[in-house]
Amino acid sequence: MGENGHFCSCKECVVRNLIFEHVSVDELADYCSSKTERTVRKGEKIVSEGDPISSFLYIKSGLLKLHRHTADPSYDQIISIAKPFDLISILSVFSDTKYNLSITAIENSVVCEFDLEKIKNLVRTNGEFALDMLARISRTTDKIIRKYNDINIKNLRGRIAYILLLFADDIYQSPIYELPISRKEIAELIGMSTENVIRILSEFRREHIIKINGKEIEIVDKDILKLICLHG
Amino acid sequence: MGENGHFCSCKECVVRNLIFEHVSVDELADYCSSKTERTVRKGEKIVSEGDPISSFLYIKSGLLKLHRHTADPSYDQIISIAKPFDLISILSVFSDTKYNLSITAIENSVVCEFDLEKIKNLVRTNGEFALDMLARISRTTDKIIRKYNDINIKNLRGRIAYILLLFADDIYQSPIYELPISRKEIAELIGMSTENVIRILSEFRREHIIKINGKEIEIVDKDILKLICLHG
DNA sequence: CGCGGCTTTGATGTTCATCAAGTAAAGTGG
DNA sequence: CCACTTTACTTGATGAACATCAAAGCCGCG
Repeated sequence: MGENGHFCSCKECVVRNLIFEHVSVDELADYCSSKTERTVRKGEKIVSEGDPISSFLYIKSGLLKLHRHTADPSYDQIISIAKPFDLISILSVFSDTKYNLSITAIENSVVCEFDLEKIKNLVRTNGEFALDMLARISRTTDKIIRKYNDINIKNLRGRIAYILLLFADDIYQSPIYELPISRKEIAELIGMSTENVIRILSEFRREHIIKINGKEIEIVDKDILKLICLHG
Repeated sequence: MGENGHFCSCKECVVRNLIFEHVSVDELADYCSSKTERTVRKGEKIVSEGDPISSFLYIKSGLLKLHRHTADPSYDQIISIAKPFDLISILSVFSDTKYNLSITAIENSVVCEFDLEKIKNLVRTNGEFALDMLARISRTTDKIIRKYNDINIKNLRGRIAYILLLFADDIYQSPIYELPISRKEIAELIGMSTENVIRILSEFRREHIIKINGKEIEIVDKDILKLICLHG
């Protein structure tokens, strides 16, 4: 795999600064050698519910969705959207041997894969790393729980405003962006029907709050959107 | 505080088997000495949103609710119910300096309090303990997220069935129990109006699925309740 | 070229929240 | 311990918010 620490791009990889802050260069080299990168295309499923957990994953670039499927009324729920440097398997990896959710790319992405046992070993032997990991899982799940709390008290207009602002502020840091997911998936993310997602997006367009061109969204009046999000 | 390991009831305390599995007796004694117990009465608030986090908490006996308040339309949401030996501060303790939720007793309870720095130190120095903690936080949050996913796809009858079964199976392990929370709080836990909680409980009573006597619930026909829970 | 999935809009109906009003229960102060 | 007040519970009636159904246009893809 090339000379140590060169071909292995860990030293340049931002994740190093995030999770390996307290890991020495020596330790790092060892863990790097167990790392593999995987390029996935939009739509590709990385993890299926029930898959055995054998590695520790994070997303280096792109965008993924974490989702769960129910059979009886066949229905998909999107739990959260993962962006670069999120530790995407963190929800299951320390408590289970099988995934209890699926992970699918919603943009072309690069996913890095570490040997899970090596990560666990790092937790065992490096206390600061362990604390970092605890902080990480805590923030990740708090964000998810907060999403549910936020969404629950909003009406449909408020929910759409919420999601439009989420993409603009949290994910793309831009008022103009290409929606990475379908109207149906927006519905699955914030618990409403696909038709009403479309209807309310059209409402916002007619009210000159946003511009829509297929999947391209431009937020024109952010202040009003924030108001709708808060009060709706 | 009495002789070591005697007055300090850690050795008998079930929590020892849960979180201190990998902690040596020597280590234990040290941590025990930093433990204090607090008795709280039903309705008493243990933690308020915004409180600084200074200790690591678990519930020894009783029942608590974790909840979050929104101001604009003044509204409370119950995130989850904690039962004995749950590490109730685990959601915030490793990622924040302030609580982002409130904790209130819904039954007379005993809460144990550890020095947070000592717990963090244990994470630093004891790898197996760190892994245990990661597993613990992961299971706790997974359960909460799953609750939201379960509830979201159910109609109101399904939600009430869900919550009645939760108390029977998960919390009290008995088909007859005293509801620890009000109708309003049930509404806050599963996202519906208080009136409809009452209405559907009455429906179930009229359909001879349950018996109601004030706060006392008896599940008469569990199979039907399960069906309603699944299909509703 | 035709098929299936995604999007859009309108019409319809159901589910649920809200309002109102009354009863029961539980806390409070004299 | 009793009047008083407040909070919890209950039921019915109403209306609004939302899902569902239906139909048609659009786009990409084999």
